[in-house]
Amino acid sequence: MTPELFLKLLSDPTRLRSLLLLQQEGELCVCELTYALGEIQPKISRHLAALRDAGIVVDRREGQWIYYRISPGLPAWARAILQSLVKAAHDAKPYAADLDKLRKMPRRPGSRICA
Amino acid sequence: MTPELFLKLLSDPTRLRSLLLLQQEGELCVCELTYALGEIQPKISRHLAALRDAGIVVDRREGQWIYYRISPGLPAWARAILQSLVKAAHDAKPYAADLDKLRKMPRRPGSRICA
DNA sequence: TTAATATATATGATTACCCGTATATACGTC
DNA sequence: GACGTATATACGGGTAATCATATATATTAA
Repeated sequence: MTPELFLKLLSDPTRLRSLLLLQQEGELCVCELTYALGEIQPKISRHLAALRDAGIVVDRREGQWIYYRISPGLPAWARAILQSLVKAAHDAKPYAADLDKLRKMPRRPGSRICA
Repeated sequence: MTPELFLKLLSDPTRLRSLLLLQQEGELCVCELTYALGEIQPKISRHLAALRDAGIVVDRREGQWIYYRISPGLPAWARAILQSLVKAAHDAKPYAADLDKLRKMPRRPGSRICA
């Protein structure tokens, strides 16, 4: 994981918003991210695939759902950057609203593992 | 300064390398960055202008040289990210080599203000 | 004022990125 | 097997970012 690749991937709003939710919620499936961000499913899947290919997130299948989480192998400097971004996002749109919307999602799939 | 804009600007290698040098050296003129990165001058100027327009760096004229430094008004979370990146860059190419090359630059213009 | 150096910007071309739609795959249920 | 849900990928098309070259501006020195 190079700084260049990491920042390139963080520079897209959809990927950034997704990562910030994952950083705060631990593990989320595609449909949760789709709902929280208000984007169409192929768009979310495409961006998650890019993050997975780069090793920033890992995925796990559970039944028909696929759960994503921040990769446990992510370097310390990258984790630190995500933490800084969580702070920056705490009272900024659209990040705060994303978290709100996620937590109010009806019929959320069950499993929850918080890092 | 939004996280989105900040990351977008950091996502270009030339801007990232420039910012990491500025973060470590305090203040540099265009010709120093041009030399250290081994890039042509218009390319460096163009990217510095983008960083200045976004408020990430500020510039100052001294004679025929224009010195750039990280903006003193940069939010804490953004400064923290730059610090994390300095750590990541310490033993990674091309960042370590950039710093080396800068410090070995002959006939470097005089003024030095370290933050 | 002419020349030299340092920096900035304009221009056109190329490339890279992101998008929505359509479709494919995988799982669960009947 | 057929159907519904969840997710992934393929395909063009449109937009935005980056580039190198050429040129403009500003400063200093002669």
